[in-house]
Amino acid sequence: MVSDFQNSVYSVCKQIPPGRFSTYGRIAQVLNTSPRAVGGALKRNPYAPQVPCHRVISSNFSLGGFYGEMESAKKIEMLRSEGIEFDKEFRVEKKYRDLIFEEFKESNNQ
DNA sequence: CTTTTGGCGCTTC
DNA sequence: GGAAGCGCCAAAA
Repeated sequence: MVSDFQNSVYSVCKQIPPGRFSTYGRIAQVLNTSPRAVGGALKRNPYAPQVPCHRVISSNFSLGGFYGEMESAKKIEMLRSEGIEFDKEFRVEKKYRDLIFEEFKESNNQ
């Protein structure tokens, strides 16, 4: 079962192009909701490749709580193949932090 | 830099 | 209907 709320979250998430990333809080701001609700929706993401939930991280540039440590390494690998590199603290490297995607179109939703 | 605190929208029980 | 728990966050200490 996919709720309308989930679809709206996925709709925003799909706007993130390769090589860019965003945060739960920023998406929550776009949808006028809370970060936890966004995390909850992305966790149950049934459209794995289409909706790039791996490009959504936490606001402090770390990964968030999604999988185990082993699986989170896989996320880092994915994002690295798109051009974003992480450091040993599982955080986005400083020089890539400007690549955060902010240009969301709200006309898609609402 | 770290930890605590309070609040948030949504899903699940 | 109510209550508890999340892939969180910002501010304060």
